[in-house]
Amino acid sequence: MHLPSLFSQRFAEAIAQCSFASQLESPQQFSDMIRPAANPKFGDYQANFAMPIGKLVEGLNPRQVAEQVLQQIDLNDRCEAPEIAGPGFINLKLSQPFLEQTMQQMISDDRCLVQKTAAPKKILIDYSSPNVAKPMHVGHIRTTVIGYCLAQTLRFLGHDVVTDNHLGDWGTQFGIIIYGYKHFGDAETVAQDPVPELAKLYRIVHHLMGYQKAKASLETLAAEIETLKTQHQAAAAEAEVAEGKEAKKKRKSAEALRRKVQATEASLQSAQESIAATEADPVMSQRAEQHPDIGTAVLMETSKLHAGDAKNQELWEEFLPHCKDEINRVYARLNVDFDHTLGESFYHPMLAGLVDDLIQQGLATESDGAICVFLEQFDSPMIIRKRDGAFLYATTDLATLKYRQDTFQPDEVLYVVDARQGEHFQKLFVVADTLKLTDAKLVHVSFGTVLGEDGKPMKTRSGSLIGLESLIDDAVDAAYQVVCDPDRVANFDPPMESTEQKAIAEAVGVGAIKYADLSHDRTSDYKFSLTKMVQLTGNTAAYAQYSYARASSILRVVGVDEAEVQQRIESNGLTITEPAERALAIELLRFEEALQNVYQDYAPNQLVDYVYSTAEAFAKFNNQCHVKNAPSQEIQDTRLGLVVLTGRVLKQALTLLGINVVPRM
RNA sequence: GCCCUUGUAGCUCAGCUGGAUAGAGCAUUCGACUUCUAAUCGAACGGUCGCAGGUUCGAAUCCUGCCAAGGGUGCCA
Repeated sequence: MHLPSLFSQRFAEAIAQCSFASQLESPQQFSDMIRPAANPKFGDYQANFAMPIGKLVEGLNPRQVAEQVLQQIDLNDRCEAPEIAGPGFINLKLSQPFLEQTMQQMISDDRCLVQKTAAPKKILIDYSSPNVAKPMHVGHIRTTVIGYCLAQTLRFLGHDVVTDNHLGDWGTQFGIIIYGYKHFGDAETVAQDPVPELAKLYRIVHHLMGYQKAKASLETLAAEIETLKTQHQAAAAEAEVAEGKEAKKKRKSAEALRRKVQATEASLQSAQESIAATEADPVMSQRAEQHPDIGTAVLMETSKLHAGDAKNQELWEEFLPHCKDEINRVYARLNVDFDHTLGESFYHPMLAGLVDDLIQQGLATESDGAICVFLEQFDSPMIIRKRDGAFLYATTDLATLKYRQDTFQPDEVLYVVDARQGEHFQKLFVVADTLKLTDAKLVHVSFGTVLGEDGKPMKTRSGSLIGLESLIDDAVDAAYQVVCDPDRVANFDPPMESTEQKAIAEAVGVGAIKYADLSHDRTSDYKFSLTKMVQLTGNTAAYAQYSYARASSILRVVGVDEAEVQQRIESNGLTITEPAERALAIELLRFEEALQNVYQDYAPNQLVDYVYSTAEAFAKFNNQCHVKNAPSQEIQDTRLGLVVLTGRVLKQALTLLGINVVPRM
């Protein structure tokens, strides 16, 4: 049930009856201006259209507009008499009978009164898309968690959702593993325990590449620092003598140069540290000596694979399933899945043909040896084939879009990808449009960076990205410490076994990471704080999960089950008496509103906000309305009904967020 | 240089696309437990919404210009 649109329809009809109706170009724009009340004292919803109409229509002030509309409308079946307030707000308060009847309907509906859309769309969602064969890291959280939540939510709203994990299964990382296998690997060990062994080989080669790169960069970095320092001194001197606005500008560019010097010095230092670390390790140091050209050698292995080299192809086919096992383990832990997993390798055979087509159509041209698509709107072209003949991710993305159009005919394609790739997607969408690759609405559902507590992108002390699995382990450990505090656990009857405790810690720990991520507006960066997110007070996963557990617990204590409560409400209805009951009931009716808001902006934080305010309304209800010792059977049944519905709504909402609930905690 | 994003309470963040007195959580202070789980509830404290203009009945939200932080910017993804 979407209450605002319920009112919008009536207001649209009423506005059409008014004397000024013919002067409104798009009346729906006005009738849609229904919002939840800014303040409970104004009622439950407010209509804000009278002010803009009053401005538009000659000879009528907003209050007169509101009066005219109210004369044409009948809302008696839904709310109390509407009131005009302030400059022309129309305040609406849901009526008690309407609330009671609707709650009665709600308990018989397993979708919590969330209607399936009458116009389902085919929506393809591309999310997660990690590079396999590399450990997943903190950077994969957002796309995975946001993408899964959107998929679940849109599907629940009745849309035809197809999810696809566009794996990076064809890139340099396989060159790395193949090189590692050929030089440091052992067939038997790999066969026995492939996943950790391949990860180890990846780390060794990656490390050596880093070392060689660092060594090669020493001289250029030192030279660069000198140049920058000279430039900085010159700029500073110029700033010294310049005047007025010019001086400010010069100072600014001098400051920029100074920072650049600092940054370059920092990279030099980290290069030196990485070299020192390698050379301190006798095994690594020896390997480094024996593989001086490892960087180009790895690229060779990669291009041999792409060119169809039999041995490398065979190794790729052998390794890929193990790499998939590895990421699937993480997905299982995160409770995330996909309909399709069509990686880059799947599209590889289509790339050459695609590029040739574009050249023939005159859309792509050669420039500096590379094949480019030049676009009016952008300074730099989209490069689809490198000088050396290799293809790029832009090429794959075009091929992927074409395939998706041919295979799924989507109405919308959502790319849940990092904001830094914004320009790439802008270009991709323009090219797709000029090529008429698809008529789907293409959306880059972009998101910000996960920062450490220092406000900088999250890294370990050695500068590498933090592994996703260890992050989950830490969260679960932290959750265990708080949730399974012996003093608390001792109070449960029947006693809580260690398996149950571990299950709770897992749900709360994983939930904490997801909830913290989804609670932020996706476009902004956020600071990742494990201590805060596992905390059990305030706006956290645990608070929401705890609310659900409380709801279950009340039913247990009163000694009824859901079916029993549902049956009582179906035959006797409800009788709402307390303000806290009313507030909770209205909150429960807003579920669909929250879900529509998620879809409108692809914004999961709208659902998190809803979960929190529902849990909050439930906590107040718990505080003020005792169920077991309710003053009468009628009131107890009503409260039991609210408890059942709260449990269902919270469970459903958390499920859509990808968060599990537990019956007690 | 050009382009994009961000700037809201001591800290972490919302703010439903222009509406009423800008809201939460954390932190601090005070109050409520013979409890259907106090992992809770109530109250207080806390703001030049980066700055300056503009648009109008009305701006944190829209437009312009500054300031600050971050990111992107032809052969990585």
